[in-house]
Amino acid sequence: MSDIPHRSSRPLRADAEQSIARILIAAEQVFAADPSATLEAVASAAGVARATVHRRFSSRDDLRDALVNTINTKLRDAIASANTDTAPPLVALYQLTVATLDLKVDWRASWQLIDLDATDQRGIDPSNISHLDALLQRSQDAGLLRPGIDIPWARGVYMALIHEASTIRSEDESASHWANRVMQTLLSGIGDNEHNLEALLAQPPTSD
Amino acid sequence: MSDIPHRSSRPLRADAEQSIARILIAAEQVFAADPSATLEAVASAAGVARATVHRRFSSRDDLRDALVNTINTKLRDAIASANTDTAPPLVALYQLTVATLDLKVDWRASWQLIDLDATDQRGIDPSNISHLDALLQRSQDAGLLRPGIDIPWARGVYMALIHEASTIRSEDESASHWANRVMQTLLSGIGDNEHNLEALLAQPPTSD
DNA sequence: ACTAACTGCAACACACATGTCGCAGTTAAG
DNA sequence: CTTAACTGCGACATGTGTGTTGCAGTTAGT
Repeated sequence: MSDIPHRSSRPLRADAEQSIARILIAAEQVFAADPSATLEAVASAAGVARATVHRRFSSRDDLRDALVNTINTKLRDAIASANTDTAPPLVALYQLTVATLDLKVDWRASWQLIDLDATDQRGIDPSNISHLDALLQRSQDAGLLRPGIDIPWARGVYMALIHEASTIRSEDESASHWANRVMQTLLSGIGDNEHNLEALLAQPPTSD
Repeated sequence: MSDIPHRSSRPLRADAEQSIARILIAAEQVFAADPSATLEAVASAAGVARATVHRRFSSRDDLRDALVNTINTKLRDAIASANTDTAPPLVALYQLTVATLDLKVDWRASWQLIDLDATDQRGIDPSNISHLDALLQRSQDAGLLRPGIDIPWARGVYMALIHEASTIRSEDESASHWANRVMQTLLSGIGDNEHNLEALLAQPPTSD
């Protein structure tokens, strides 16, 4: 996939495997600061020579793909450990939110790579999307989501909220706190449930 | 600001002004297809020589700034014509949503330029942000927004929803339809108001 | 019509990231 | 210990975007 010598031929030597890991982590950090950073910068951050980067990842795009792949793998794990298709919808959704929130802060830059081609349908693994959709559908069937809402919109809103939360969230704040906020907003919005139309349509103090 | 001859010295000739407009529009369209597109591509799309682009915008970054500036100007107009500080909060918010939704589809690429440095605080004009915040605050005072919600979060959610809607929305669909959807989701979320905890925590059909 | 301004064209210098290679030294694996 | 594999280093070729300049031709403004 991402690295040049085909895995099928022979397992990589231990230090080579470590180099790959170091490069990926370094790339994440460097690209977080500057998405158009040089591979030279990535190499030095990883503590390897630039040539080594090219040995492990044939091109810049190849490295990019590897980063996206990392996200999808971690996301898959998060989905799996949230038991999205066995646990009660509400708890599964909550678990997934917490995990994704953490994933977002640790791999900001790589995630941005995904968001950019979000319109292209490329980026996020379709399998991950369908798992999420299945969970949302199950949530709707269980009465958690309003019947009229269509799943793609629900998914979009959910991911948008997570994105927003991870953007605002400072690193020392707990993920669960923000997960609560996301869930609350997702399900109930930020409006007051007992709308008082008289007040809402009243003129503001300045004009009255 | 954006163009090389200082405006203060003498007004630009009519065709020069037109060139600037053509270039900005072309840049928007070209960058929408490929954010890292060449200035050559922008020039040909605008029907001018590449040198002319450099005459009007000293550097690539300068062009970028001009695009961001365009957005902020149009956003300012949208805020003004929505009467964000005189109209009832609900209608002002709705008006603003419709306008922004259209702005988002016509200037996708330029808006993305803003989103990228969203973390840097640069990008969106602080003045526009404070006007929006004021509207949200007024909405909260009027009882439209739940009392506990803090404004930055409200703003973030609002903009995230608009972004999501503009991403999904196909060009032929009406802005008002999506504005309704955004407002609905913003205020009430996508959850069922009458949560049935028994059902939500029930095991899924597969395990029962 | 006259003039200043703007444009197209074409060439140039420049910087810089990218990708490739070979060699010598080091490291992990059996 | 022996060997195959991996690394660092340095050099090279290459492509490509960028920004600049000069000149001749065209256009808008008065």
